[in-house]
Amino acid sequence: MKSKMSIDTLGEYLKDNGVKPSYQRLKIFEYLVQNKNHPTVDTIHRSLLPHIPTLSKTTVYNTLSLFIEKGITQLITIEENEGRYDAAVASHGHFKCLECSNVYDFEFEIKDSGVSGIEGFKVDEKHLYFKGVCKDCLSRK
Amino acid sequence: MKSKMSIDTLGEYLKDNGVKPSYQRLKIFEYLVQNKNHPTVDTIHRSLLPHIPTLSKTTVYNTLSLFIEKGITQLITIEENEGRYDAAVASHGHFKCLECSNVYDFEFEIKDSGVSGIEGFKVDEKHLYFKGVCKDCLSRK
DNA sequence: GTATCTGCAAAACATTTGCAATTCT
DNA sequence: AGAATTGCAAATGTTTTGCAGATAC
Repeated sequence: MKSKMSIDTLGEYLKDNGVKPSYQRLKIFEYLVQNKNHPTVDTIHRSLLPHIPTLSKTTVYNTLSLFIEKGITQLITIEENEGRYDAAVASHGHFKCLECSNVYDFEFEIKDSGVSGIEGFKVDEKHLYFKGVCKDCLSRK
Repeated sequence: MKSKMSIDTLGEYLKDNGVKPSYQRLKIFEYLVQNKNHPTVDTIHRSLLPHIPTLSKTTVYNTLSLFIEKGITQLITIEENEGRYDAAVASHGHFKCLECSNVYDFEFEIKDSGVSGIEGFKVDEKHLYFKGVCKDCLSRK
């Protein structure tokens, strides 16, 4: 999912995935696609409220659940007590900087030979999150 | 941390890590060591209540925070809204079976060459959780 | 006009905090 | 007694649920 995408194209994308593109849904999905900073429900709601003054958090919750159900959004869990959402596609890892709190994406590859203890298990999802200090915060010292 | 360990030994272990071994703390730590099923606060509380009828959830929360602060327990986050605790030591991954909900530990090794996008970052913690179907549930079909 | 979608208000949970009672030495 | 620990009750914060009103086709 590219960041630059017209509302019309987003609407088509939603339809293709079985989501009727209401105004709220379009705006929420547009936000997810344009803001790859893994927002929380609250962040999304606060950001959209100026544009959609009647938007309720319930609708944000409903909409995100729907997106997840349709497979176009992913819920990532780094800390407890803060769900974060991601207009998901390919599997990728998340790096949280302990200084600036930013969450960065990264690509990973894990070979079967690098894992032991769950031989014979069927693995459907691989989630990785790392924590540490990002390059920017390191260079600021 | 071995599963078979006398209360006395556990007490020594707590002391060695700067935790005064009160009865509640001993029992909570003993539970963690003996039940490697990554319990939630509620699970721990429910399990110990028959033995310690006055035990409050606040104490379970306080105690686990203390354990984490002292580095003898680890908080793992697989789903949002359910903290799970682990008498932690070496870094290991967690596999959650989507059928039986059990959480299994596994060992992993990730080579730097298998990761791209966070070059130059300082990585302090690597968390992995996989989801899928465990061997037992697979063979039951 | 009937289905669906939205959003308010209340409920349900998990976690934290303030403080008083209890325990330990 | 003095310090640390425990636990009740209330506060906080997030997510879910029930339902009535609004919107869309």
